[in-house]
Amino acid sequence: METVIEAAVALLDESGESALTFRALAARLGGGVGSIYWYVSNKDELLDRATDHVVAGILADLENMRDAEDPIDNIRAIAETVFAAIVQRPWLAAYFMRNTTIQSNALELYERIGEQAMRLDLSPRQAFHAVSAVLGYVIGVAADLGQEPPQEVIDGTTSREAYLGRVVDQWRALDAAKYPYMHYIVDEFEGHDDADQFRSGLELILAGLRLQAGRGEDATSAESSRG
Amino acid sequence: METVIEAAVALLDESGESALTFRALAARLGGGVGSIYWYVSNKDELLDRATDHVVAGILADLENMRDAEDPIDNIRAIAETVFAAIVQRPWLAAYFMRNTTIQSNALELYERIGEQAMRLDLSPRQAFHAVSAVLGYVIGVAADLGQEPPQEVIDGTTSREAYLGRVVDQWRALDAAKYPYMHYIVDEFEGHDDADQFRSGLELILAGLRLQAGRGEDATSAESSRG
DNA sequence: TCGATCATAGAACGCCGTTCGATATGTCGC
DNA sequence: GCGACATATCGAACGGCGTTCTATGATCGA
Repeated sequence: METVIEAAVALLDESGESALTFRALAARLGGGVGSIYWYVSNKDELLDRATDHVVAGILADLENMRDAEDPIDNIRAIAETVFAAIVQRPWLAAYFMRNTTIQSNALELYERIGEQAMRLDLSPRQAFHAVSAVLGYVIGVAADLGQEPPQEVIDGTTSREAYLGRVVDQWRALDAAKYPYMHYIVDEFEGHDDADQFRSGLELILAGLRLQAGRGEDATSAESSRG
Repeated sequence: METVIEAAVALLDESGESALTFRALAARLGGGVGSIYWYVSNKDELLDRATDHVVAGILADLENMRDAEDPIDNIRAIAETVFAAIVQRPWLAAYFMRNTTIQSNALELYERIGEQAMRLDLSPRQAFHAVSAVLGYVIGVAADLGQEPPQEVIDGTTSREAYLGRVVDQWRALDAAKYPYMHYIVDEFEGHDDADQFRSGLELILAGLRLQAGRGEDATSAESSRG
């Protein structure tokens, strides 16, 4: 059983999502396709279990992280750990938190972040929303950044740099009057680092969270901070 | 051509992602599978074009929205419009912004948000990161919330409420000492509204953004707001 | 009327997830 | 030692998928 999902994870890591087929997995295990169905009733379940397996690893990493005094520092550290894990295994994002019944470790992760949120004296609703926001952001951005590059990059026809260069050229060719923003940021995009991009957005959320901390429920709705 | 992608969108809207097959699409159009390949070289391209088609509709909606004085109010309004569109069509999230070459309207959407970000006197880097964060969050959360419910809910064996009820029961059964956060928020989860959840997280980002507005580049790194 | 181009159609291919019945491999009560 | 029964393995077969290919209609300027 453990063997099966470890082989599945290995396949996903080595050759991506499309490489995980029952036939390929059976071949790797030196057995028949039918055998896999003894341990797993479904491909969905296989993926859920594979995901939960690596989330367990993430949790173990978090275990070795010692608590900072500031809860927000802790949330930041957890978020960055999760993000790094997804970047390393882009297939994770799509299955993360899809099924908390099977993925018990996902629930554990919620708890870890939530406990830090509670230390900020947030109301239940605020805490719930805060954790959802952080994890939603982490997974969303990671999924976006970790998506499979276009075919031409995969097969080596074009380097990643050349591909990004083409996109940049396309943007620079846009009408500057119609697309002031695109021209404003194109240089930034050209030399951008995915991890920086992620961290900056995370800081926005954390800054918002700090404003909310310990202000009590009714000061919470950001409506009150408008205008 | 237009007919083809409109039929594809209709299929996706009516019966979800798995219902869009070349055979089903051909049947709906009253033709053969081969014909579709005349207009589209690929299923990926079909999905990209379908996505771009509905993003065009979103942009049209934004067109009818009149500008507020506060750029952040505008960003909020755009984000909520996009979110609502994805909730209505869960399949959108997965393909959004996958290919800006074909999806020229996605680029347009970037521009719309970016122009508001520029009005906040952000540096190019800040503006770039802000737009990425907002869209990453919107798509990430929408994808999460919009994911296909489990099979039992789809086929009507279990109602959505009963399913959520079971999850809630599972959470309540957790050891309160080990899972203080889960118990803290379970009531909130039970009666939660997806749109509220989304909005709350968005406000965190917007609050962070407002702090950044007009403070110049070096005040930007949230490092400086730590501790 | 005749090529050339545009457009359609569906059989065929290879791969996929999944099902199923046949078949070993232990592990008991007796 | 032996039948009985759960545990585990296997690969052929099924239906559905994306995609390719070849054959066939339409349309129309020359």
